[in-house]
Amino acid sequence: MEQVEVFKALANESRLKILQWMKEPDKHFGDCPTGGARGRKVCVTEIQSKLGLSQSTASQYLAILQDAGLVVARREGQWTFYERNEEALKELGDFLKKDL
Amino acid sequence: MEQVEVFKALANESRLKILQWMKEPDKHFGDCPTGGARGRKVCVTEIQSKLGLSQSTASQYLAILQDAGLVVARREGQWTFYERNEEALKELGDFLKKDL
DNA sequence: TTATTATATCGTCTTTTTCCGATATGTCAA
DNA sequence: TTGACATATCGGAAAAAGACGATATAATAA
Repeated sequence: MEQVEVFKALANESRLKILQWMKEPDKHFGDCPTGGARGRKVCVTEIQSKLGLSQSTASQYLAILQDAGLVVARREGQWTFYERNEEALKELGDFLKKDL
Repeated sequence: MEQVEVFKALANESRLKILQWMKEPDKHFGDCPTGGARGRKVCVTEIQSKLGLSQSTASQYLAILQDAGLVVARREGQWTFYERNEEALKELGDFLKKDL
């Protein structure tokens, strides 16, 4: 992924918030819709609800974050859970330090 | 400066290049137009020429980087020299590591 | 099978960004 | 003071991003 695409994904208040919320899902979201332990995964509806934007926009924003490599998606039954890709975030930090 | 504004400034290929060139001006630009030692400063015309975009666009991009706090400007005779604000770049790295 | 819930995608409209040429301002040299 | 550079700003056209509702697809539950 080109670094500029990563920055484009981050150049939006809502998408920054999503990434920050995903850092500590228990702190920002209620019970996991599956009932089980949440881990760090969050589903689209949870994000949509907290964002206060439409379902389609939430879904698109998550797709943008995914295309940038910043999150990964995993289908689990009727839900798609997203979680942060810590590796990509670390790489961004490295790019910042070394190349920028 | 809000972090999202910094990311917006970085969400552009040309502006990323400018910051990267400014890291080592001697490597990317010719002699300093003042004749003296360059340090890390670069003037608008040098950037415009290397970017291959219009003078107005180069000037605007530098203003955007400046508004984001990523570079500082210093007038020197008929030239405006820009250079990186390493402190701001360090702060961005800190934000990335701590808050994102 | 049908209904319900979750998510993705499509088409559209609005807003922002990109990038330009023209022009204004600032500085120096003749 | 006029001319030549260097830079900044203005106004606009084109492209991209933001955001929505409608609809399509997927999975589950009745």
